[in-house]
Amino acid sequence: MTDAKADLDKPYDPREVEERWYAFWEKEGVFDATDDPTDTRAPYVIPMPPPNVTGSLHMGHAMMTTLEDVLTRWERMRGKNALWLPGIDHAGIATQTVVERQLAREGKSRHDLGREAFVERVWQWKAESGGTITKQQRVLGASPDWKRTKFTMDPDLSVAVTEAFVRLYEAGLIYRATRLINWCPECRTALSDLEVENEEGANGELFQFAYEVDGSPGEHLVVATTRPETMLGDTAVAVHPDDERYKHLHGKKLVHPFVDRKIPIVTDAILVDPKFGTGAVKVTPAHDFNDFATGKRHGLEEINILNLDGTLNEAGGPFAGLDRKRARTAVKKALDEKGLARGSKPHVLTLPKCQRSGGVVEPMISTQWFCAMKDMAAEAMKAVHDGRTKIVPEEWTKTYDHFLGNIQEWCISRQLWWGHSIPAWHGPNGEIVVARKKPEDLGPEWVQDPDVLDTWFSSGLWPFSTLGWPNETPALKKFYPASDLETGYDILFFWVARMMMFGLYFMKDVPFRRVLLHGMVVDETGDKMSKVKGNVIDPLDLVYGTTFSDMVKKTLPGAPEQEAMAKFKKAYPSAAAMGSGFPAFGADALRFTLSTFPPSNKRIALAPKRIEGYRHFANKIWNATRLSLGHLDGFDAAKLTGAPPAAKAWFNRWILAQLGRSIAIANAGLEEFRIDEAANESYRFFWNDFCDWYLEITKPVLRGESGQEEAGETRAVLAHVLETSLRLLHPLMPYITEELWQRTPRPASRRASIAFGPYPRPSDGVDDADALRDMDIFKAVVSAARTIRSEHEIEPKADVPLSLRADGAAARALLEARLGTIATLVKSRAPSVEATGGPRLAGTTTSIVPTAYGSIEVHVGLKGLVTKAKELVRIDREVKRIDKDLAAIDKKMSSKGFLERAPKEVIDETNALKQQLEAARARLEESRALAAELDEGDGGRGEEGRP
RNA sequence: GGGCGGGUAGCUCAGCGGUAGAGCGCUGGCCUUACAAGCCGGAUGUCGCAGGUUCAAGCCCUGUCCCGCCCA
Repeated sequence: MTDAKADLDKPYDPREVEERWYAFWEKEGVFDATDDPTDTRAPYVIPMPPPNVTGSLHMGHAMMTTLEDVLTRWERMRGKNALWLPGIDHAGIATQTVVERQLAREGKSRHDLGREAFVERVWQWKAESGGTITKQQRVLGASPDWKRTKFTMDPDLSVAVTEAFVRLYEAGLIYRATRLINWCPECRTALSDLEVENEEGANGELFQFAYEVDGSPGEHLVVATTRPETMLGDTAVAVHPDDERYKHLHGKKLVHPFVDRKIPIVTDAILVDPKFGTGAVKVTPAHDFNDFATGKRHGLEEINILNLDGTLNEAGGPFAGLDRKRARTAVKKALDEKGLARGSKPHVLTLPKCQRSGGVVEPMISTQWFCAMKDMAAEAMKAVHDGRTKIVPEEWTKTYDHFLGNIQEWCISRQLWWGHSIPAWHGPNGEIVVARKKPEDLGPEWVQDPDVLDTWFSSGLWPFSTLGWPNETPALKKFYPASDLETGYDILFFWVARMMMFGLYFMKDVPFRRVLLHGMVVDETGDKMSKVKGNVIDPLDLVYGTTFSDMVKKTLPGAPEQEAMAKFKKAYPSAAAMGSGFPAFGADALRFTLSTFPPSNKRIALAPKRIEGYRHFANKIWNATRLSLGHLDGFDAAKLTGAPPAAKAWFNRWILAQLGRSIAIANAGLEEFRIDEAANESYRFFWNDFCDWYLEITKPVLRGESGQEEAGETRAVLAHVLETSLRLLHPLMPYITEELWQRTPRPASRRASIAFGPYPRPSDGVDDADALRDMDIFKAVVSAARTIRSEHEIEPKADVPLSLRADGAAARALLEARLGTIATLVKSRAPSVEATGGPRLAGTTTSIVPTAYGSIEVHVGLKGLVTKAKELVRIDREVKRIDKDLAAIDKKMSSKGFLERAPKEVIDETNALKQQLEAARARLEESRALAAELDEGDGGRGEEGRP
């Protein structure tokens, strides 16, 4: 350790430091978990939510990566066999779309290539540009066991998917059925309920038209609809059975104006709200969920009018071939021409949209594969209720229950080419065989089902398929169930619930002990980040820095820069004040920032200014370490054992006590997924306790001003506290702590990287409540004196007379012991400690510090340093403040019942406080008189000015 | 329509039964050889509104108004 300080640049540069350590960690095997059955360490497992193969890192990923890495590093340092299992999701629709778009640029479609070649092409794309996220996660310092990275389309995972499908089929839980499903005409595939997003508040119109009553020309029944084109599939009109207006029509039929069909009038009390519209409802069983149910009740015909691409099919009669939008216009026009249109009015409706393409989803009758969920859902609910899995924060349990309690059958087939094939073969006569592979006795006329499975089907198997299931591997034995599953609350249904169901079904045990849910990262004003809003921030731009000009080109490509800039700055007011761009905040600062929000916040508003603050913190750590290492130059690390060094000096006792307390708080926070509490306490400890007080107090000590013995003790304590602090911060800020720790004296037992730990335990400090209490008193006295200095605008370099007075001998002894330090921090050449009650000389101002030992009076001689007017202003302000507090106390004490019913300690506290305040007030009043003499003998600040 | 959050200092957020906190911003003073990305001070809140429970209420209960999200 030869002059380590000289190696450290004065300002901290995250770019320079952060690029240095990742390869080191990988080389040292820091991230590796072992499935060796003889390893006795307790495992800690988090399956990483696999990001989409098409994705690139966004703030949500950064959040997830940070929180999971903090937990993993912490548990690893605590000595667990930590496995953070990384992976990538094949993301069926998204990936297929990406590659199709690529083909389109070459003027081709996937059909030109054919299925096999297309899938080949997707694999090729994946090899070239898939999974960029994993590289970006490395930048953030993520420490998963990369060697175990899984891709949901890997052959072994495909085996798991097939196995799961076959077992569920054999159990009768997967079946094929013809149902009304959600169809996305743009993606040309079926969707599950969850993949449909209902967009509320869309502006549409309610269009009315008339059907002519069969057999009575000129008589009409008027219906209303927001989707006029669906009338081509109408097979009934329903009215409320009790609606007097239509009673005469019961049992009659209507004439369809465009196709050769008679439509029955049915009565239905469930579908029809007589007060809405005309009270007559057109029924289109093949294209509306409510109508479908109505059709079943009345045995109505289901007529599909749509092709898979959303154009009208031959059932659309004269409108066949038109797309939905054109058909709508055309139908309205045609109705108008026939004199059947009855006008329209604006109407706010909810539009079902495809989560992926954003296209309007059409309910359509279709034959698909379904998975029965009810029983599995009940099991999954039970597992949370009986505590086998704990959801954190607990409030989400209700949402989880509500979803599982109302769960619908899951449509699992998708009409895509990219995904897991369905292990079913269709025979020439409509027979179906489901098997792990095509049975040999099936001839070539048997063809495999062309559909693939919903991506979430494979994701649902993730906690065990990644460990080798269905094989009984050592990894599966060791790492299932996982400890924690950490993710954004937005995929509680999509993913978490499904893993719970599948885990319980296939593994007969919950997939994880805890579900940890974090909120959504939004912009500084609370809006969701989105391309249209131009408020997306790329986490790497925060890490590496960027100009706003460059950044805005990415967020709103194609838009005029000014406009994009305006949007961006509106979304991030604190960035707008930062000039022309972000500096490189570094991964550590970004991680720390994300760690300081309670994960339970539903919305996590990212303020760039806050990240800047934590970059400053990194700089603080850097410089405090520089200073410390300077003090420790030549220090013999062999003196360090890891245990807190014996300490006699009050400041050493205090910092060790405070260290222990802070460590306890940090661990408690990490324990219960309150990473913010761990982060805030570590920050507070390092900056406010260690830097602001300890390092300042020990400067003269380490210069040897109080003897070699105390200097030696202090160096040992400093070394211990520094090394421990770095370990305390490591899970949150892995890079800077590694960089500095490598230069810090440390016990011989430590391993090659700080990442191996151990994580600090409270016993790395010392349980010493007296030391903490006494420090509070010391700080209060110093602050009181400093405040007087500052308020009177005393020259910073000027020396002031200082007298500390206390009643008790204990208080005086405490002050005596610290007098040298007080002298330095307050800048008082020869302070004194005295009993209270002595005469107070002219030109003195006083502050009263209430303490556990009784009040301590802090007298600062001001004669010649300050004016009478200023002192009187100060006294007035103080008195006012005290009077306010006294009034509150009086009110409390005079309120009926307080003395009888409040606990004794509360009453005692209140009494003591009241006495102290009254004493302080009396002192201030005295000072008023003394202040009268302040202006006399101007300039002279000799002995006569001292108290 | 049902459910879940949130409304605390100018801003972003802690606190959830005993005299209102942090960071940033604001402000006064310091380039004190670790750090000006810093140091020492200071100001700032009828804790959304209205009731209630309690000796005592941002904190518990009821109602109410806004904002957000989820489900139907």
